[in-house]
Parts: sequence; structure tokens; C-alpha cells
Amino acid sequence: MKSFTNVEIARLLRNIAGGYTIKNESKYRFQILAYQKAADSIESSSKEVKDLIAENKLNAIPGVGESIKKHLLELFEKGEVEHFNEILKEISPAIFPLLDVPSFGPKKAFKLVSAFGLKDPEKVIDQIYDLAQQNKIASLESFGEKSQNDIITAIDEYRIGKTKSSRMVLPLAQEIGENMLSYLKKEKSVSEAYTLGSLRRKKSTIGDVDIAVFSNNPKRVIDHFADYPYKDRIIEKGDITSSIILSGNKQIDLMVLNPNQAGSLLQHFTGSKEHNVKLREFALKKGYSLSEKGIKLKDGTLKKFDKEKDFYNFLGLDWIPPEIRENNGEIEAALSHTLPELIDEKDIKGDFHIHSDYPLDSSHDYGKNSMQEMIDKAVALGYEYIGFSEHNPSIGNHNEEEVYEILKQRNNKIEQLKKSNKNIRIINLLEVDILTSGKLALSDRCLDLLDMAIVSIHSSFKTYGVKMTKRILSGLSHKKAKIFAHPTGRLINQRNGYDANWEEIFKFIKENNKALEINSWPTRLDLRDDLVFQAREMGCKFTINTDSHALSHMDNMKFGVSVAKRGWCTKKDIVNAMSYNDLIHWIKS
DNA sequence: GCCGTTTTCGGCCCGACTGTTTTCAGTCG
Repeated sequence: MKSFTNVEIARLLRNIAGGYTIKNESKYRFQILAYQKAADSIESSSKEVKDLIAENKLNAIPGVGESIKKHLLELFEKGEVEHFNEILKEISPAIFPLLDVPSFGPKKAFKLVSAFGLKDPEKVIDQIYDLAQQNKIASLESFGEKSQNDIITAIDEYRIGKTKSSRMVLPLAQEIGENMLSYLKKEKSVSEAYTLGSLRRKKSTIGDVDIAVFSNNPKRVIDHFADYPYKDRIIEKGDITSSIILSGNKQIDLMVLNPNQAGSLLQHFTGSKEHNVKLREFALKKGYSLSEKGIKLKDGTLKKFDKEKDFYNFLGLDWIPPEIRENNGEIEAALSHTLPELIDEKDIKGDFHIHSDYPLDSSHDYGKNSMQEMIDKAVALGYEYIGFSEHNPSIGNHNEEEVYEILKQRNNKIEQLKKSNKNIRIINLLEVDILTSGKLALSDRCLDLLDMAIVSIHSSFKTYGVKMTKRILSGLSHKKAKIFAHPTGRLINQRNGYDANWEEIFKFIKENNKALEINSWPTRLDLRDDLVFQAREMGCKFTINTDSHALSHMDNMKFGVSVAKRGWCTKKDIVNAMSYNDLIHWIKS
């Protein structure tokens, strides 16, 4: 039995699609689509194919049917697939590394590899680069001077891009987008401008920043855009779209249309791709053809929409919130008028994960502000309650008695604050480590000093799956442990989350009336949106917390709310959308 | 090769841009 990661499998399936494209694109048109769809689907799946095979649930992945399923089983059994070998038999393996280079597709890669008889996948990119520099590509049929130079540029960029993580965290993408919007609005003909794409859908990481502008003079807007002073390079510049690269390799894509087509452009450019494809297939069955321009009716006339809501309504659908446009059933729900009423920032009544500067001699980090300062900020945010949850005192530096004394002192402090702050309720928490043994870092009588505990993993992240699951469940089994903080431990662009059996953990959380944290810190956003979706379906509750270590961090709540929205959460799924009285009831449950 | 509230057969999203073709192929989102 061999094993492959989802990323490896997706790559293999894309290579098969590439192989079919080279063999005969028109003949295998739909096989190519099917393999690409299966590859996308497997790559973005929250479950590993390896596990799905073990559970005999491979069909659960959309786009994987009987045939591809059979091939994948063969792959895991033998390490290779006869059918795949047959397809790739006469195709040089040197093709495939080139597909990672921007502007290279199967056809172009095949032409070049064939023309020069290249065979070595390890060397092929360097070889093509050298051939371009030696002016040997321009003379090939369907190539020329310009495309030869473009190959050099593309490989240069590929080499830079390879050494760094290319996706941005949300706040950075938002800043880049906002800066561009204010620049664009300086052009007189711009009536409105919006950031769209994954930024509007509030994905945790953003590839390119997509922007739509409504103007009666697209050409002027495109020229203005391409003149952006902070650009590194113009990738393309047409009549209504243009793309530029900023320093740091950040790409911005622009599309400009008349204001009377705003509705369809907003819809189109917000995506996701999967949502749009599904929506267009749905419309096609009704005899409509959708595009950014509008809706083409059966008689060929184009109906234009200036409001996005009208665009959806015309198709018989309710307007769909951008955060859930991922083809996860939202189109079906919009059709049957059963879309969820998603949680909103204004529904949030408190924040449980706040680190003040209160000195309790922890081995982890402190906050920068006093409890009183953070209370004042919570009041300013309109919260009904706030929970303090500093890290537990270091158990390496203190014995149990000393820890107990430190916490008693802290309780006195919190009691004082309750008396002097009648306009907000204060919840007494701590963030308590789940040790490698599965025990909590505090004794029972220490934990009894608290209203409840947030528990989390802060050590030995590499613990293997089954052991990690046991460790987590053991930590969560204490009656005071109500919230499981930053559950996967991931740090975006820095560290993958640890491996655990999430289904088992979610089941435990649900059955024992506990909550999963959605951590709003922009490089955490943990629990991830896809796991939030899964956990909510299983009936879990969540708390959206900021994990603030300073006053300004308390404004990050919106990022966590976005994750909850992307997981289809409504008010009733979120513990800190409860009133204080309901909250107390939940804490004691 | 996948898939189903018109279907287990007969469909399968849509358009922009570039470079090389003088009418389109390839790539991208």
C-alpha cells in the first residue's frame, strides 16, 4: 500500500488532463474537464484521499466518479495506474514541470519540449530558459521575438515566486485593495469602484486583488490604472481589463464596465469560479447564458443589471452572501429560499480570549494593556461581557500552592473590577495548556477558581494523529474546559495545523456542550472555514474570539466573523452572540 | 469522465487578452 497527499494526487490528475490535451484536445474535451475538476476538488478537500479510501468514502468528493475512483484505488495499491501510463506513454515527462510556469499550458510546453527533444523534468525549465536566451525559440512556428522574451520573463517570475509564499493574509490584501480604490477614484470618469474576488468573499488568504470599476469611459480608467505609480510591471492591458504586478509580486486585476452592467460584473468578478460555473450551468437549463455583461436571453438579446440582487432574482434565486459563494449548496438554498441568515459583526456580544498585562508569571506571552483598558475598549465596542484569559502561570517555575495563590490574587483583582465596572459583565477565564500527557496544566482546585477555561495546544505540535486526538479529548474532558482555542494550531504561511481526527473531536464537542474557537487573528483564522462548515453541520457551537494581546487587536473580530460566515454560521451557532443570561446557563451546562 | 427537481443519456460556463495566425490558438480567471 503506497500513500499520496492530496496535492500530489491533484498534480497527477492535472497531468492526465494535460496528456489528454496534447493527444487530442477536441476528442477528449470532456475528459480533460473532468480530470481538472477532480483535481481542483481533491486539492481543496478538507479530508485526505488516504483517509477517504480507508473509510470507503472516495465518492464523497465531487467530481470523482466510478472511473477516477478505480484509478485512485489502483494508485494507492500499486503506486501507479496502468490507464495513466497508457495516456502518458508517448509524452515526454519534461512537459509537466513547465505547467507550473505562468503562461505555459500543455500545448506550448509540448511544442517546445518536442522541438528540442527535451526529456529531463529536472532540467527542462533551465533548458527552455537558455534556449530562449540563445534566440532559438523565436524562429519556431507559432512563436516569435515577443513570445520568446515573454518566456524569459515568465521563468524569471516563476523562479522568484517559488521561493516565497505567494498568498496574502486578509489585512494586507485589504490594504492593497483600499489603496488602489482611492487611486482609481481620482480618475473623474470612475463612478464606483469595489474590491471583489476572494477579498470580497473574505477567504483567509488572497492570491490576486480583483477590482471592478463602473465608468462610461473604460479606456481612460484602464490607462489611469496602468499608470499606477507603485506598479512593477503591466501584465496585460486591453479595452476593458488590465492586470499589473506591484513590487513584492502582488497582482491586481481590473475590469471596467458601464454602470448599467454593475450587477452582472459584481456577480461575475466576485466568483468563486466554482460558484459561477454552477450558476451558469443552472441558468443554461433555463435557456439563459450568463456573463459579466449580463444575461443573454433565448432570443439573443442581452438583459443588463445595475444591481447584483436583481441579477440573482431574475434567475429565481435569493441574493447570496459573497462569503458562501463556493458551490457548497448555496445555489440550491437560494432557489428554495432557505439560505441561512449569517452571523454578523453586530451580533457579537463579547470576546472571551483577551490577554491583559496582569502578571501571573506565565511561560507564554502577556498582553500589552491593563484589564481596565481592555474593559473600556470592550465597552466602546458595545459588548455585554468580556472574558480575561491570560495564559496559566508557569508550572515549571511554581509548585501547585504558589499557582493557587497567584490565581487567588487575580480573582481578587477581577472581583474589584466587577465592582467598579457595572456597565459590562466580566468572565473569569484562563487559557490553559493541554500538556502532552493530555492533562491540563492546572489542578482541579485552581480550575475551580475560574468561571471556565479555554484550553489549547502550545507544545509538541508534531504529535501524530491518533495520539493528538487522544490528547485533545483528554484535555477537553475536564468540566471547566469549555472552549477549545485555535483548534488546528495552524499559522498561515508558517505552519500547517497538526493532524487529528476532527470528526471525533467535533462529535465530542457537540455531545458535551463545549465550543470550538474561531480565532480572529489574521494569520490563524483557526478553526478553518471548511472545518467550521463541517463542525456546524455536526451541531457544534463556536466562540469567535480575537486572542487580543493589545487594544487594537480587539478590532480583529471582523475577520473571525468572516470565517464563521464562510462556515454558514448563524447567530444560534455562536456562543458569544448569546445574551449574558444564556451564556451563564451555557457555561454551567 | 461526471452527473441528474426536465435527464441513467446527452449534455457539459463564458469571455478577455496576447501574439501569431490574416481569422485563430492558447492561456487565464
